[in-house]
Amino acid sequence: MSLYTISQASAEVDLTPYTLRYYEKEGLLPGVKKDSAGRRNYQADDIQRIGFIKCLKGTGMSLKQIKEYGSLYAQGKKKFEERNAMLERHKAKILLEIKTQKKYLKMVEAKIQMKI
Amino acid sequence: MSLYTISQASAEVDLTPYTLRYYEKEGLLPGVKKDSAGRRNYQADDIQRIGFIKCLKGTGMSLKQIKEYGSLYAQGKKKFEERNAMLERHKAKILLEIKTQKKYLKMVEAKIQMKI
DNA sequence: CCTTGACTTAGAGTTAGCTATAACTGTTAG
DNA sequence: CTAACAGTTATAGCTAACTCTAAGTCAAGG
Repeated sequence: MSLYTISQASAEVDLTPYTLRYYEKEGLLPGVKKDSAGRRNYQADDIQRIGFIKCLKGTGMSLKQIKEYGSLYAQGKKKFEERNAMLERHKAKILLEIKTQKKYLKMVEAKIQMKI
Repeated sequence: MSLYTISQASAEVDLTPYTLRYYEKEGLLPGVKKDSAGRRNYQADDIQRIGFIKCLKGTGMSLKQIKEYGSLYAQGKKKFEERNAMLERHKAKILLEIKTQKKYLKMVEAKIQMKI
């Protein structure tokens, strides 16, 4: 399927229709097509974009920054460097976060081991 | 040093005095001693507890759940099973989170590799 | 034709977790 | 003695990210 209503897209990406409209209103997801009655028609490409938004958000990027990233993306290759630098910084942040999570995991395991 | 004023404790655990008072008010940190003038005197043990609160919070546990955990902890060994089960569930959650972060890391790396 | 149901919009309400303000009190340096 | 300072309380305000409501539109089935 290459066209999705909002409820189909919602099921596909596991976000509520409220959230999808909210993301669009906030400018995270520009250019979603609408049918003659004004209803959203999500395309495969939109589903991909939402997938990446979820990735960025799930790794702690704020909606504001995600919007900025999207804006750089929309400006094509003239903003390539800037956009990639942003992703590189974000990658470093994810690596640090994984490290922190591992440290915390050890702390929890130690607490479990205590048996007191 | 085994006694800390709120600002010293704040510096030690990297949380603002506002946050420390807030945690106490919310019942996450019961039993902090006060001097004759009513000022908080954090002890080494309190600093440890705050450290573990940060661990739980940093791995996505809500303040409400952290409070519950603390309450089980305060009830001693009669609640040991329940408390440990809670930590085991949380450990599973952290493991899953690390897995997810690694998946997202790969997605970001792939996007960087694209060079488009 | 009429109802049903999924959609639309604008805007209000909610929750978590702080963060700041106001008014006050006790300690300490000059 | 007093001014500055670090603390106190109660309560208000803030931000992010939704989440819901109200009022309305449109297409399809009976």
